[in-house]
Formats: sequence, structure tokens, C-alpha cells
Amino acid sequence: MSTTSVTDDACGLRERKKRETRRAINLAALDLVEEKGFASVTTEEIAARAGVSARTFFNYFPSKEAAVIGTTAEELESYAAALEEAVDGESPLDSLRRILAGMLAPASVDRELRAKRRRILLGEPALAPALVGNNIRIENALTGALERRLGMRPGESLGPRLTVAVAIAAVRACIEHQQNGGSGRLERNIDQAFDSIAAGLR
Amino acid sequence: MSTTSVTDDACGLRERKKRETRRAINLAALDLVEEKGFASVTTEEIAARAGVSARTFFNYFPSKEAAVIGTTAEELESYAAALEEAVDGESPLDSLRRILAGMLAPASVDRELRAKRRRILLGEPALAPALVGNNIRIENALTGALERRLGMRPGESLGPRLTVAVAIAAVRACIEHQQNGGSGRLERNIDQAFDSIAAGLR
DNA sequence: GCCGATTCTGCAGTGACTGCAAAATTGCAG
DNA sequence: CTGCAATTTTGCAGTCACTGCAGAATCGGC
Repeated sequence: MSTTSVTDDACGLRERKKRETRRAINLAALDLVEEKGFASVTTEEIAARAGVSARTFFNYFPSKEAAVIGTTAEELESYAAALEEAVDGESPLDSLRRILAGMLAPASVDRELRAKRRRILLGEPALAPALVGNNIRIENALTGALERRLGMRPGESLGPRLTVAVAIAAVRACIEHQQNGGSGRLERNIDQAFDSIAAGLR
Repeated sequence: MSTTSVTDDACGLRERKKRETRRAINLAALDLVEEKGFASVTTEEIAARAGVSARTFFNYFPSKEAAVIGTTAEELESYAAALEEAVDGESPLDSLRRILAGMLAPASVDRELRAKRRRILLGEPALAPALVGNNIRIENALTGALERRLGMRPGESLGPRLTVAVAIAAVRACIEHQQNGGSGRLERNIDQAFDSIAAGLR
């Protein structure tokens, strides 16, 4: 009901507190997973370190995995907004390359946090299923955005969903390639992957 | 029931019995999910209907989801073998189109079972995360096969993994498109998707 | 300082999943 | 057939993720 702007305006104190709690739980989860490994961490521990009750933990996240991953609706909206706005001379695939690469790169702000996230999320094989599950959310958000950018109704054409799904798959393939000790460096491989796709795979 | 399936070498009696048990659990799981929905089915029920103890259930499948999905190592190997062998005039992407489409199409044998599987697996949103998780196994198997077909060492190049990941993503996008009430028919959309990819997405 | 609405918390319960050791079953050799 | 070793099944006890519910605490506006 409140007119929450695109990213964030410090509206009520109540809202801010919820964000802080959410963030605290996510950070506690990341730290604990780094210390002991995903399997050895209990939701009670995470809740305790975050300073909330065990029950409140599940008011913020539907599962232990989700608490570690910690993707917020705001992030999704922000990526969607970035894709929705067309940039001159940039194809949808180009935009996706830029946005998805940005999700992985440690940003100027929160540099260490982003790096830590990446290290922990990609270093825990037990999280892989949950991560690809999370990709579905991202795919849906980006598909809607691309449809709007192209002036289409939802589901009108297969095109937007296909483009988004392929782009996400490309990034995921590069990550997987890296984890299996594959050749090359991540950033470079992603560039190469998008070039291959634009040129037409065989 | 004694008709051992197509790709089955009747080795020992012990081995055959394990296969039958595995299959019985999978079928029981499918039936029960169809009757009551995934969330309302317990692993004990599945075990009971399959005629094994609750504990034995977990000797065959690591989770409730896996029991419903029921992908066997033999299936994976069979798909991998199909991809590994090169066919004249068929690019890797073409082979993947043929093989992946074959996984979805109700085969001549087991027609009803395949149809039922498809109906139940795709009709249960709760299974979506597990299904994409399962895709990782398929991706790894197919990536290895394509690497061998191209005479590459594992991880030598990003190419094979990228091709496989994109192909799987294409099929998944078509399914998702269908489930969201999107336009067109599945078979046709898959063809169109692979054509788009071969032509180079933008 | 008071009230309605939201949020937090404790409690009790269900059910997935695991390790362990005894019991049943199988394959094989004598 | 018959014991014997290996494999598989099973029951049991236990841990932990996750849920509904109802009361306690907190917040925002008056």
C-alpha cells in the first residue's frame, strides 16, 4: 500500500526493521555455512546468531537453503527493471549478458559481501539444486520484463522466455565448467559463451 | 511382468529383483501423487504400496522427490550413448534436439507410463525445483558424452557443456511456456526454439 | 497513554531422512 | 542339500526441517 519507490526509501521504521532482520538472518546463515558447512548448520543456530527465535526464522525464509541464498524481491525487481529499459544498440541478449554478469561481479558497494556470497554459494555442492531452483524465479522476472520491453503480452510468444532461459543457462554452464576444473577464467568464458550463442550454436 | 525390458540383460536374479523393487516404488509414488497430490503423500505410504519397509524406501531413493521422478542410471547412460555416437549430417545441436525431444515423447513401448509420468511430473509445481536439479545429472552425462564424441578431454573446452546446457534450457523454456498458458504446441515450439538457437539469438 | 494492527515467540506436532545392528535372503561351494 | 559368507531388508531410535496456533510483545497513529 505504501508507495515504495523502485529501489528503497526508508519508509516506516517497521519496514526498515524487517529488512534488517532479514539481512541479519542471511548474514548469520552465510557465516555459519562458511564455518561448519551447510549440512552441519541447523536453522536454530542461524536464528540464534541472528538474534531471533527459531520460529521467526521461518517467517522470513521458507527453507534453510533460501536463507543462505537470500535473494530478495527487491533484487529481482531491480534486475527486471534494468532489462525492461531498452538501451540504444543493445540487443536483448546483450542486455542480459551485461545484467547477468553484473550479478556475479563484486560490485563497488558491498564488495566483500558479494565476494563472500559467491564463494560460499558456489562452494557448497549441497546448494546446487536450490540455486537452480532459485533461477526459475529470476527467469520468470526477467521474462516478464523482456516481454514488456518488446511490447508483448505475457506468453504471447516463446521468444522472450527462450532468450532469457538460454542466457541464464549460459552463465550457469560457465560456472559449472569452472567448478569442474574447466579451462579459462569465468568472466572471459561468459563473454565467449554469449558470443557463441549470438553466432548460432551447432 | 516377466518380460524384461528392452535394454535389460538378465544377469543375476538378485539384480533383477532390485530393478523390480525400484520400479515398484517409482510406480507406487506416481500413482499416489496422482491420487492425492505430492504434498499429501508420505514416504511410508509409498513404501507400503510398493510392498517394502519404510527404511528400504530410502535404500533405493535418497528423497521423496527422487522416488517420484525415478530417473535411473541406465536411462542416463542410454541417452549419453545416443549422443556419443555421431550421425552423418547431424550437428551436436541436432542430435540433442532429437534425443531431448525423444525423452518427452511417449515412446512406442510404455506409451501410457511415459504419458502418465509427463502428466504428473509437469502437473506438480512442488516438483519443479527437484526436476531442474535432476537436469544437472542429465547435463553432466550428456556433456561427457559430447566431449567424447568430439575427442576432447573433460573440461578441455567450454563448448560441449554450453551446447548441452543451452539445449536443455530450450526444452525447459518450452515446457515452462506451455505451463504458463503460452502460445503454440510443445513439439512445434521445441522445433522452433532449436531453429532460433541455430540461427543465433539476439 | 490508549487502541488496533502487525510481528514475535513458545509449543506441540508431523514427517523426511540417517545410523545401527539384528534378521532374512541370496549365491555358492562342498 | 546343506552349511557359509555376502548382500539386502527391516525395525528402532534419533535428529532436524518445517507448520499451525494462540498468546505475548511491539508499533503506529490518536
